[in-house]
Amino acid sequence: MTLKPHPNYTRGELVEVLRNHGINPTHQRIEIAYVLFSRCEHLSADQLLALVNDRNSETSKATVYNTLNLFLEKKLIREVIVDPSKVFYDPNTDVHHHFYDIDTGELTDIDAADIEVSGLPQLPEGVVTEGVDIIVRIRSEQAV
Amino acid sequence: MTLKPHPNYTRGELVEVLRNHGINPTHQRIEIAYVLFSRCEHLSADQLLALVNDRNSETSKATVYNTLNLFLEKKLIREVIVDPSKVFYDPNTDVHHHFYDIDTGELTDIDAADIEVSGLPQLPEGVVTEGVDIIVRIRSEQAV
DNA sequence: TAGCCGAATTAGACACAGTCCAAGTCTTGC
DNA sequence: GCAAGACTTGGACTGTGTCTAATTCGGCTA
Repeated sequence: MTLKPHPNYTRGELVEVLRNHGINPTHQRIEIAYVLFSRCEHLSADQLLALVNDRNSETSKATVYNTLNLFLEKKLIREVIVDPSKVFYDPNTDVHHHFYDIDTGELTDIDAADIEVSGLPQLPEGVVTEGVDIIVRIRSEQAV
Repeated sequence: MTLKPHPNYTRGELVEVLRNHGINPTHQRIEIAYVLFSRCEHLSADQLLALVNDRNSETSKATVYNTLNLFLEKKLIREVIVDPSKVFYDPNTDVHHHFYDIDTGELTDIDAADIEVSGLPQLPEGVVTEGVDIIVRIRSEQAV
């Protein structure tokens, strides 16, 4: 079972998914998973921290970072590196790419289904691809 | 005239290129341009700071950051955002892409000449592309 | 050559994302 | 209930990058 972001996960569903990914489902981890998967957005660690504490119990900064890194390691989420000042976390782990609006900082998914990249050179010997990220940087026309 | 990284720029050549890009060629800016363009590498701000001060006069951190941002703005260099903790600066402003080795942090150019991306969705209304970055994340096979 | 003025540079304080650590608190198995 | 391990926590810490106020530089005029 793969987790897809959508508005209303039950606690039970989240617990099951965490378990399936080899993650011990603690209160804080469930809270964080809930916030991540209940909204179809790309969140930064500090946004997440604010949202989690807004909704419920006190969760510390350290735990948020620990948990995000655990989720990353277990491939429950992806990180998106487009902004030099902070990392965004993406609950959608399907292969896909991003529009990044330079002016607003907004990040939008691009479905990878129709995209084809041709002409990539061969990889060096003994090296393996971890992933291909395509970032289309955009800006509002008048804002030049 | 476009600047291409290669080992031995003369001071005069650098001064000319800075002027052509609307940049007042001061000592520090020439030093920084020299270090950037004399090596075919992607450098971070702190690496650059070390190299500049190694070679010659004292240049402050603030000046290095100011100058890099000025060079960026004047399109003399590009920034490459692949590592969450720091930005790399790329003296090659031709359209091209990157291999990023997750294990070593090494960044390698991919010539864009042969690459074609098809199937990108249409841009939203009133929005304009600033650039398309493709990052192929790689790692050494045994290191998994 | 002296003197002026705007531009560039500087040191150091600061902001902020993210990590580390040692102490405390839950869980779980027995 | 208890012990052991796993998880969480606050707060100190690190490193990148920015800001600011003061100084210095460089080019211009006379």
